[in-house]
Amino acid sequence: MKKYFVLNGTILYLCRVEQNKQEMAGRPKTYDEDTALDEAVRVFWEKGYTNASADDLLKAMGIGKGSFYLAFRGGKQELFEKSMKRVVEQNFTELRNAVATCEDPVQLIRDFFLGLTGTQSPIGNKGCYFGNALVQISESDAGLKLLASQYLKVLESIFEEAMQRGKEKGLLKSELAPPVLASYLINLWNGINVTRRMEQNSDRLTELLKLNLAVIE
Amino acid sequence: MKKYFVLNGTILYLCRVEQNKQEMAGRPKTYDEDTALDEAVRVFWEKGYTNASADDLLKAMGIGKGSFYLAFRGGKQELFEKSMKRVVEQNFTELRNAVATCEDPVQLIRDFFLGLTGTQSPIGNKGCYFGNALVQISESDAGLKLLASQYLKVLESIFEEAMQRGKEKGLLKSELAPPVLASYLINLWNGINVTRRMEQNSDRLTELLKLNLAVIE
DNA sequence: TCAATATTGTACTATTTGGTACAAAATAAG
DNA sequence: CTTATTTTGTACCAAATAGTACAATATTGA
Repeated sequence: MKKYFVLNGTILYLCRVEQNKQEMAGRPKTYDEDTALDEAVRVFWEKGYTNASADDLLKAMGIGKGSFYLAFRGGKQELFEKSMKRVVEQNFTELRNAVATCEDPVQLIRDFFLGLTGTQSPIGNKGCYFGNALVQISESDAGLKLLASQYLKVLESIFEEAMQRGKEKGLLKSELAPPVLASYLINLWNGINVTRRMEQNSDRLTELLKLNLAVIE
Repeated sequence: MKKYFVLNGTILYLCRVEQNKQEMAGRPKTYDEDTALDEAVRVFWEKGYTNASADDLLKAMGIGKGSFYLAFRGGKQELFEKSMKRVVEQNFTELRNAVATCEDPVQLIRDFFLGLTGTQSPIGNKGCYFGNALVQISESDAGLKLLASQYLKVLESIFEEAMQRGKEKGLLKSELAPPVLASYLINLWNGINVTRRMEQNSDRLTELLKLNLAVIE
């Protein structure tokens, strides 16, 4: 089964198409691609795209150069491309399902934001994987930046869906249209992920979030 | 004459203390330090901290290694430190004076934000010098990141001053305290500088800004 | 067992990088 | 002119970096 978004005419697959791991001849891989990808994500997220060297990545992934350049001929760029896809799969899909099925999608979004300031937040001080990419990656990697912005727009579309459902259910006072609210929310997302790096005080961050979330009361 | 902010017990000088360029013995410099610094700012802003190599910087500054490491013993880090100071001097000081003296400081801030979306904006797509630094610089350069966040707080304090004056002059409907509004505005600043990299449509950006600026109506 | 195939590890290379050392050059003061 | 001082340009260096080549290895299927 395929799951995907169509966004601006581009198809963005969110869930891996199940590959029947057909038994094939040849030496078997010693590593699991998804597990290795998760490690790469961790390194990229912690160090940033540019600061993460091929060496850092290979060590974390636990594979050698031979395996790496076989699996990712495009090197670091291709790895990052796949790592972004992985982050979307692991983080957005779940959120999107929740938005589509929960009782109160507006409250879900509120909790999504308010959960950021807690110390146990999985995102921590690392910021948004895609927002970081937009700021860290050089202009010469325009393709990667474009992908990152497309994925951010996927998040925006999830916000929009939540607002749409919230409106249908009468859970939103705001007169503003869902796309406008979604644009407000993605900007809040982008902002808070930078602001939290300058403002350590989590009470003040929470205050700031509550003030912003007043628009979706 | 000195100009400085005191922020969290740290003194941040904004204007260079006039140095009586006393004639001293020795071969004279072939370059102007501030001009070279401006070129370094340009490179850092365009390429990002990590992507800017010493070579890129030296070429842009028009000086050789000998001169560079004499003037900036700390290498790239020290150069960036001084470049941040320069950006503050050139951008914040003027804004702060305007806030302190203009008729309508609230309108000034509105224009400050709305001016961002125009194609002729000096900032363009490069984002905020300090926000970029917070996202681009690795954890191992904690000192630089701290400085960047302090400078962002200077901007926040300018917003606060504007709100304070606006309130005194009866130009603000909002009941919110100036520090709260300032925190809202610095987060908007951080957000919009990322969002504009994913949202090219300047009309939508303007809409987004206007919606956000409603809080200081 | 053997052929075909896919993966791995290592050795190697070329380039970039950040930085040092130091002699030559240009100035002021005596 | 000489000395002290400061800046400059170049040559050099060691480490990091990205990437290639290829033989060895481990598997499937005939």
